[in-house]
Amino acid sequence: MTLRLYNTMTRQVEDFAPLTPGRVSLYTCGPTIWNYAHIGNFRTFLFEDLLRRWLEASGLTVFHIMNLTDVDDRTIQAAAKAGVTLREHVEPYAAAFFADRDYLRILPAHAYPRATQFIAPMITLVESLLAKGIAYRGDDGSVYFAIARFPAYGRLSQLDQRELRSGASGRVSSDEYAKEDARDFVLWKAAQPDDEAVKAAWDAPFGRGRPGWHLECSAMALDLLREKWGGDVLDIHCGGVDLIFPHHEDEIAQSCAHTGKPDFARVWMHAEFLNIRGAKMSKRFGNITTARDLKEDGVDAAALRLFFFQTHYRQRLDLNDESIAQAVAGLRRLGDFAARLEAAPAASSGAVGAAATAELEGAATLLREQFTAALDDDLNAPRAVAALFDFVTAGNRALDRGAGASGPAREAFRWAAGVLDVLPTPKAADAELAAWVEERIQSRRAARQARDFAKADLIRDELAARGVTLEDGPGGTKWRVG
RNA sequence: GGCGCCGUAGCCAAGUGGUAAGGCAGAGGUCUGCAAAACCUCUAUUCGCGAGUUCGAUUCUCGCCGGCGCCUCCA
Repeated sequence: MTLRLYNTMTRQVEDFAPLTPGRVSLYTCGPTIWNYAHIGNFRTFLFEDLLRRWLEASGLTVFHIMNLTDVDDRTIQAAAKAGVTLREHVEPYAAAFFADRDYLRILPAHAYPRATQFIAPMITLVESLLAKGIAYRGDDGSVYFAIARFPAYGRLSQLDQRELRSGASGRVSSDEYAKEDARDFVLWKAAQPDDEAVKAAWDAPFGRGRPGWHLECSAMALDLLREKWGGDVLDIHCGGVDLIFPHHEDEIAQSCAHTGKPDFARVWMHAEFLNIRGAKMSKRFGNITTARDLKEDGVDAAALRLFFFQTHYRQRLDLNDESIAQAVAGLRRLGDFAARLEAAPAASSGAVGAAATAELEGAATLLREQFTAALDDDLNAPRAVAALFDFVTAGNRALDRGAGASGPAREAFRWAAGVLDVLPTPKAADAELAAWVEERIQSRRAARQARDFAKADLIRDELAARGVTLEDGPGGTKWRVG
């Protein structure tokens, strides 16, 4: 079985083979740091995190780039409104993004290029397109990409099969007189007073201005890829489904017109949207939930990862209190088992124990097979999670029968749980609480030994009132919060 | 108007032309002083509705009903 991925370009699941055997260039469109990224943004980033991890788990060397858009209409407007420079406005949100990323256990990309740090390559790209006659300067001083001069335009979003209704989304209101064709998109925007005010304007041979949104991804991806591996075609390019058109379509147009290659990326992957309480999450609707909101609510990031991975990335899903609660409950089962497996003796005793150990190792083999098959199949994380839970059930059964938690069993579970990274976050120790609980447990043990169960139960109720649950086992009494 | 997606048990959610994974919740049982956790058993003769293709459809086709996405700077 080899890795197969759904390619938006062909609308099919295809065998994945990197351009150069053994290594993969992965470009993922990152956040616009004009504000806090919301949990919907992070659904996409989490999908990309899993993709990255699975490529690496498959033995590939991944070069992962994620851009930060630090100059666009929104960042400029927000900075102007606040009366600060673009840089000043954006910096805290960049830091917040990295903090949220770490909370969600998303592996850091190898490069986080920012648009404003790649002005020179962007200017070079625009000049190249002007020289080829594919871009032109409009009456307003901006530079536009002439779609009519790039026949392949629309391949990704299958524009040839669509009848575009300009402005149908209700999000466009600008007059288009400066363009030759209403569908042309801007490469370089002539500087406006607000741009100057927030220091978001740069000199260029074709006029002072600032980059259009799509330009940065082409310039940064091509620049970094050339520097790193001398290439100009990405293996995989990802983003949210909303980026298919126009963002990725325009990236392809710019990049391919410039490089002359038929592809900008060989595989295009897009994550579906996350709804929040039944509605699309958007700052326009004021129903934003950020990662930090969930963190403040005490939601374990592992529960969120589990929640997202229990639905396929190309499937829409809804985040609400119920869905989080279900994920939290599932996470507890995984966490309990993980602790049990780690604590169990490595060796078993007797014939029954040996049989149980063999059973556990058989389950471990099955876990590896099913987990691999699931993720190889277009990153079918729900099936991978199911394989993990199947192992939990089989593992608990085997341990009940005295199995030894042998190396292969532990390693298989650590490996699978590690790829998804869905084991509970260790809770920060509350020494004061722990001391009190331990004292109560000692009192209860004394009461139980005296067979004074009324008193023992009273103590348990007392602990329960503070959220502490007890578990009496052969090795003594264990406790947990929640 | 154009392009496209979805509708599977109380909830979430995989899936396949051959008779329904997994999670949460629930019921009974084992274990336990009682619990908790764990384990066992049970919980959709059925996959929005209707018709068609087929030996056979949840899975393919058509229609309908119901939700929804995109259509120029939203992940």
